[in-house]
Amino acid sequence: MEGMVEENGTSGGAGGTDPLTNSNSSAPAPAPHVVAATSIVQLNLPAQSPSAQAQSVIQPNQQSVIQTASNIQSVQLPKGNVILVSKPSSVIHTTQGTLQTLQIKPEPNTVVSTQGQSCTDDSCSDDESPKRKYREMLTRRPSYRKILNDLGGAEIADNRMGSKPGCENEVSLSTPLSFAPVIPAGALQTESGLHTLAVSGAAGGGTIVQYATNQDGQFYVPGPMLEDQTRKRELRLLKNREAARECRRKKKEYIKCLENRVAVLENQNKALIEELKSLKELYCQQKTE
DNA sequence: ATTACGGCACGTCATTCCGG
DNA sequence: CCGGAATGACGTGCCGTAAT
Repeated sequence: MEGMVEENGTSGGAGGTDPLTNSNSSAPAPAPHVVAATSIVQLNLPAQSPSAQAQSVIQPNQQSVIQTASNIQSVQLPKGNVILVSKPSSVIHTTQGTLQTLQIKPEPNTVVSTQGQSCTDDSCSDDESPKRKYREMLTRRPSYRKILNDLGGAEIADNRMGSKPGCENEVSLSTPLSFAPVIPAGALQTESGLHTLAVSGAAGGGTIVQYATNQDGQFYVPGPMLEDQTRKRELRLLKNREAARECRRKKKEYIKCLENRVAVLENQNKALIEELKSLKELYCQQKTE
């Protein structure tokens, strides 16, 4: 088990203003007062726990996930610790005890604040990257689905870009009808004189494109095939377009939930601090008596 | 009025995930 | 293993706002 997570349903009234809107003037700032099911994410950390890397996502209606990097041991926090994560400038802090070194990556502007320790993305991630490396890092942030389904999180640190087997013969075409002036390496010639070319990518896996060459060696696509391929491509694009829309909608919803939860937890934190203060005062009073 | 800038939504591509 | 769905990244256009 890597990164055990426990959720407490502790909604308790909520209310207050969305703290995120303070730092981001363009935030929509919807009334954040209704937060149906809020939770505190608790990590249970063994006393001798070493430093830990964690990716944390708080799911609105589902079990929240803290994912650890593959080569890092699972972490558990003492009961009572609260993990808060907000979107634009994520925060992790504890209400008691000391949260040991915790790294959040690769989200920008992430801050980890424990009592007495803090760490920004500058200090926590080694950004020695040209653009390419940066992109590779960003590219494989775990998807929402992955976050939900994969509590292990072992692949997070994997660098899988460019290691896909069998890519050498694949040719990317911006449209199925534009061909390279030479027969690509992956093209096979069939008995009928048609070349079959596996085209990678294009929103949803490979496509088989068939074409022929005339006596001059020029490429052409036989009429019915061309229509069929065009139709298939258009259908694929249409579906992907709709999928992208839906995906963005889900993402926005998800982010809103995170923001709401942050607001609630910050209020809760404030209340706890107040409570602590008054208890201290009470203690001091009794001590002087 | 014009320009610069930031935010947002969109379409597309590349890649990964997942069910059959 | 394969095909389709999901999603991250990128480029683009539009719109509102502030500065000139």
